[in-house]
This record gives sequence, structure tokens and C-alpha cells, in this order.
Amino acid sequence: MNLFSDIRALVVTALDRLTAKGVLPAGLDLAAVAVEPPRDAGHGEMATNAAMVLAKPAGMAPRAIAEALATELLADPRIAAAEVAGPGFLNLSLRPAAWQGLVARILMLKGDYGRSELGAGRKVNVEFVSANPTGPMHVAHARGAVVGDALARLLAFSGWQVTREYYINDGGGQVDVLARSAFERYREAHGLSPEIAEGLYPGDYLIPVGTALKAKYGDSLLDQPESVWLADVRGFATEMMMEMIRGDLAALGVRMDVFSSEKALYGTGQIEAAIEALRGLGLIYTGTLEPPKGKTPEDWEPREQTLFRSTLFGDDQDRPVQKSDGSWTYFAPDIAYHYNKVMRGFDELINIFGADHSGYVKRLKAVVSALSENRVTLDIKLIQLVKLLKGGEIVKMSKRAGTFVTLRDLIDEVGPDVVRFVMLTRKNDVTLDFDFDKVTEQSKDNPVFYVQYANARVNSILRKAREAGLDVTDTTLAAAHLGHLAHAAELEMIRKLAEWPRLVETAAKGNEPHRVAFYLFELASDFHGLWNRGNDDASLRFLQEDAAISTAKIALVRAAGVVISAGLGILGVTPVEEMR
RNA sequence: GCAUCCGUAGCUCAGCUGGAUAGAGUGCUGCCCUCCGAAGGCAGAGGUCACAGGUUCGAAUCCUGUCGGGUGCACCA
Repeated sequence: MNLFSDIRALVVTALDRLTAKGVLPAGLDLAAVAVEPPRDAGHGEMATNAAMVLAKPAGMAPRAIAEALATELLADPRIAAAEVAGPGFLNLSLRPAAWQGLVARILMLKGDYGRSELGAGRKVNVEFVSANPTGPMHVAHARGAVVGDALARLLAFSGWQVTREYYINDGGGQVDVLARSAFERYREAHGLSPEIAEGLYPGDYLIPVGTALKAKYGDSLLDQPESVWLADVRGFATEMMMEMIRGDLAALGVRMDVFSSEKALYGTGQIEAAIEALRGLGLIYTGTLEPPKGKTPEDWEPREQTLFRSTLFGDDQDRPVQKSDGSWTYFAPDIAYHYNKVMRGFDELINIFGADHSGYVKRLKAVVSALSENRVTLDIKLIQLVKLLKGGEIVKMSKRAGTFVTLRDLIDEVGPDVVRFVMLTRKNDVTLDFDFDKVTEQSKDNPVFYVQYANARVNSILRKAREAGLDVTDTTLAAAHLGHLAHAAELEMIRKLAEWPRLVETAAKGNEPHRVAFYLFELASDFHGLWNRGNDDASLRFLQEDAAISTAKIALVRAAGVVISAGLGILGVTPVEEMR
């Protein structure tokens, strides 16, 4: 259901006919042949590079191929014109009916317009958020959460079988710190003054954990040494933190399929098995690393460790999997975790990480490629920082000063839809400015508003049409005399709608959900533009005297609404019916 | 020092799996409110796509190097 791929198929069959006729040599590889909208509208409606791509392998002049191809294509009723231009582009114009028919197809497909089988049912695991279970989510997590969730929706829409996964880092030292911090709050709950030493988590969010600990254990832990209570308090506090995080995710509209625990990997032999698998590939050895270049830490000393040969995969140095005392480094359970994902049969892995994990990319890719024998691909998306702006000032965030902005704060202030949309208005590897003033503004400067407004306007028009006594059910609209949509501005709107499946495909191939947000803004812009042209040219107004003409125009409006809703659905943003 | 990302209009950014005269918003200039919603619309000016080489019929896009900026760099997670 993609007009561009339809026409590409037409081009391919035409090329086949040319081959059969002996105009082109046999055995040409047509993979590089593309049909795309030209950048410049003056160059027709679709352009194909076929002649240029095939010129060299065919041993022919590009323009000669293009001319032969043009003749073949003109035989198809959809093709109105085929002109050779420039170095050998073939610019195609379709008959209006080919475009107009798309409106009916959109109305029949509704939210499935743009859906594809690009992923061919391949199993993909999207791991995202994975925030440490030591406190509430903050803005930095929010961006990763939104990007991951939107990407998951995009891939599911494009034919992948998606699993959304959260890796709980509950196996390291930071959960011990959490436990000690919570224990102080437990003492506080008993009327003792808490001693929040340097390095403990000072946040108030642990006070309820202290209260809950008191409710569960009474005063039985008060005078006990850490060795007695640490494991219990840690487990208890971690679970409460995860409850909080699940709540944060739900408030943002993010759903996870699987929560994997780092801690659960210990003592099960999984880590050992993963390391052994690598050892079997000759990638594990015992050795001593060079001191780090640049600034050497004061306490640096050579240590013999178990190392992973990540340099074979382009990493700067080999990476330790065991500390000098024989215990595992953080990297070891990570290896096991990714091994686990490979063993679960995923074809593709995607990790959404904060940009501070950039140093981790190569070693993880190395692990996945080694352990899956190159069967599984790992794509790591690094999410850059979010800069919060308020009144033109940067909102300084410091965890230690307790001034970091939580995800909840953000949602309470602007709502989940605005948070989600704005987080997708930049590609992932660029820092993003989140300007509180702009995102609540009702103007074209605020893309969230502008797109929502377009959707609301669609609804408003449909409502008006109903009030005027028109039947605006989709079946009636799809059967409208779409030949009435003959104005250049209307055809241009249809062309924009025709791009949607292509756009989704590109976004899904590159794991780039932000493209959807940009497209929606453009579509909204075109739609508002068409609306406004009705001011100058009454024939462009959607409601006309003639019911048949009105119905055709309303069909176009509704088609735009369908695509906007579908796009917002991928972003996880609720389309609003009405602006207030 | 090494790795990695970024460098495109005055500003904020798209475009980067190579295609034609490089786009959007904002700002600036000039027009436009009797209208299905002017919380706008139309038009115009504004660019050595950081720089230098290379590959190619063709480079903002790919490769190499240089210069700026962000981030990360031993037994923390």
C-alpha cells in the first residue's frame, strides 16, 4: 500500500520488458533502482534513477536507457508524463486519478496505512531506560524512555516482533548504598536522627521506605550490624524503588514486556557459562593492562586480571571481566545478560543508552557478535543530554544538591504527551533543549501544539460537515468522487500523505523514531496551509454548496487525520479531539 | 593522549543507506483579518553545508586528515 513502491514495481517490470526485447543486456542487478519524490517539485512528482544506476553495468548512455524506459512506462495508464532530465533522471508525473485513489485507500486502511512487513517478523529486543533502582526517574531517563518506547512502537508497526526490556542493575555496589541509605530512614522512622553520610542517597523519596521497613520489621533490625540486615533491606528497598519506577513509566505511558535482573544472573552459572563461551572462542585471557593514557589515576598499579579481547573488535583496550580479587566486574553480568538475549533467539538487539555509556559500545557489540557468531546484530543508540530551560535560564541539575528534576515533576507540569513529543524532536545523538516556556506556548513555534491543532481541526471540520447534514462515515467518504480533488494544492496534500509509508520505512530501517515527529510537523504545516488557502480561494474550502464536492474534500481532510493519528500513535502521543 | 558524537541561514535544527537550483521553525522586511477557528496566511532577503584533500558521471551525505565543541576513558555501576 505504498504508491512509491507500486511505481517502482512498474519501473522494474518495464526494465524487464526492455531486457526481453534485447534493449538492455540480461542479468542486470536492479537493487539500486529507486523511485523517490524529487526534492524540487519542478522535477515532476516521482523520479527514478534507474538509467544512471544501470548505465555502467549495461554499458549504455544513461539518457538512452531513460528514453527507452520512458516509452515503456507511458504505456501504463497511471503515468501521465515521463521526461528525461539532467544526467539521466526520469521524472514521472502520475495522472491525478492515481493520486486521488490514494485517499480512498487511506480511508479503507485507516490506522493500518503505512503498516508494513519490513521486519518480516524478525524478533527484536529493545532494551531501554534500565535506570538504576536507587531512586525515581529523572529527565535524563525520560528521553531514553520515550525514544525506546517510540522505537518499539515503530518497529512493531513495521513488521518486527518486539520485546521491550528493562535491565535492573540490582547486583552492584549501588544497591548496597541504597540499602544503607534506606536503613538510615528506617532509624529515622523510629525517631532517631538519620546519618546520611557522604556517598549515601539523601533524597526524601527514601523516607517512605524507612517507614515501610519499620512496619515490616518493627525495631528488630535497629541494633543489628549491617551484615544481618543488608541483604533484606537491599531487596526490600530495591523492590520499592522498582515500584516507583514502574509508576513513573506508567505515567509516561511506557510499557515494558520484561524486567531482567542483574542480580538474578549471579549464582546460577550463567555468568560462568557466558565467559566460558567466550573462552572457547579464544577471547578470554589473563593479563595486565597498560596504565590509562592521559591522566593516570594516583593509585594506579599493574594488576593481573581476566580480560576480554575486545581490541580484536576495534576497542581501545581489552576489558576486565574479573577484578584482581577474582570477583566479577560489572561487565561480566552484562556479557551474561547479552548472551542470555542471544540465547532467547532474538535476531536483533537494540540498546538505548545514555551518552555517558559511549565507551561501552564497542565491547558490547564485540560480545554480541562473538557469542552469536555474527547472527545477531546489536545497535546501540546513545541518547544525548536534555537541557532544561525556564524563563531563558538553564535549570541547573545536581543530584547532590537535590535539585535534579524528576520525570514526575516534568509530567506534572506539562503532561505526558508534551514530554513525549518534545523528546522526539531531535535525533538521539544531539543534545535537546526542553524549554518549558516554548512547550506550553500555543504557536507554530511549538510543534506539539501545531500537530495537535491540526488533528483537532480535522475533527472540527468533520463535526461541521455532520452539522451540515453530510454523511462523513469512512465508507461514504472512500466512495466519494475523488476526481473533485483536482486543485494543485489538494494534489500536493495527497502527495504528502503518499510519503507516509516511505517515511515509516526509513525511520524503522534506521531506528530513528524522530523522523516521524518531523514528518508530522510537515504534514500539519501542509494541512494548515491548505486550510488557510481557503481564505483566498473559496474553491479550496472544505465545505461547498455541492455535497459531492464537499464529500471529496472531507475525504481528504479525514485522510490527513488518519495519518496524523497513526503518526501520533507511533510517538505514543494521544491525539486531542479539541483544543481548549 | 585514545575513543565517540556533533559542527548546515542571525538563532534553534531537519536532510546524511551519494543525485538535479540545500530545507523548516524562529528572527528580519513587505503585504493580508466581511473568511469552515488570524492562538494566523502569503511573499522576500538571508548559506564557502567548519576546513583541506580523496573516491564518483555526481558529495552536505562516503573515505582520510586538520580545526572547534560535547561526552567517556583502569579492579565504579
